[in-house]
Amino acid sequence: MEKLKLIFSKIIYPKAPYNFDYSVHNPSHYPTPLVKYEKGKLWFSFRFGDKLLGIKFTNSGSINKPAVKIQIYYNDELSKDYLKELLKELSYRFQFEKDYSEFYKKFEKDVLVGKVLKKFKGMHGFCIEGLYEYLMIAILLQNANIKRTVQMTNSMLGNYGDKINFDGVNLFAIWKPERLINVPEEELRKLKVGYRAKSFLRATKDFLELDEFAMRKLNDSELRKELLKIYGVGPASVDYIMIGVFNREILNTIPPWETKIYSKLLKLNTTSSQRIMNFLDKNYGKYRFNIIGYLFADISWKHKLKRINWLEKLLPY
DNA sequence: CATCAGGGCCCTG
DNA sequence: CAGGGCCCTGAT
Repeated sequence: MEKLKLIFSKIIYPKAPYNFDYSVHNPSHYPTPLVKYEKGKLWFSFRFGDKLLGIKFTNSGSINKPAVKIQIYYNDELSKDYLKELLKELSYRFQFEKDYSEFYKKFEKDVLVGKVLKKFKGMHGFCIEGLYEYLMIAILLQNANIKRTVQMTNSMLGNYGDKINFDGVNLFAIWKPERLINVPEEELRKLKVGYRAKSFLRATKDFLELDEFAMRKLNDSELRKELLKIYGVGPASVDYIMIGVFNREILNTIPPWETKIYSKLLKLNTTSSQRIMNFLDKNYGKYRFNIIGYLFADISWKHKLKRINWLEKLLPY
């Protein structure tokens, strides 16, 4: 295990309103040892430009006067240029600069969602993972329930992940693609990941041919096309990757189990994906993606703090 | 105890 | 485009 020391510290000021906790933690994500969250604090492993860092965020402001202390841990010095690029990348992944004011102004008084928007005002989208990490996670999620996903994740990390220690916390990082590419498929299969063994290897191989940063410049349909070329990425994963890794605000279909949630929250008496979509389109237009995001955040946080009975059957943990 | 649906993707027909 | 196969969990 690598013990990292504090190398750099800086306070940054996200675009207000910014709610720290809602913008760095999503209770609907399955638990992994890649990240640790406590109210007002976030620790995570971060591979950037071939260096594996430990990063800690501390909330140092308020929703209307936001400030985040960023501390970087590493085992060596970091150049000015590297740190500059790193901060830029963190700003991208955590949407520090994103302005949601128009959205709030428009729907704050909405009968159905106004209350939720007020409660979650200042929630920015975020995705800690880069394309490679997210690809691996997408494969871990496919055809599996949470329990199985967690078990597969831990055995993969235990065997190929990198362990770091900083600020008193132990975390893993997803293995480097170059590390996994040479592992025989049979060895992976012993970890009870099933046919995913092949997907990990082929997706890794495909990834090594890609330029994630160039892909950010593609439009939605070009990007989708490129992502679908990656072995193991299909219509379900591609949406999550586009939303997470590439910050695209898309909402094409609603998975069957989620339709049950939204029909309830939006007081609709239908669970038809198409009808819910039409309703969202008509009432919220281009903001329908954000509306769903806020509604989903609301029930996820409620569920985290106090189990919701009717949700228990839908959310597996 | 044994079946078998379900979940997301690839591949074949 | 439809449908079988992959792999395991959990419901029947």
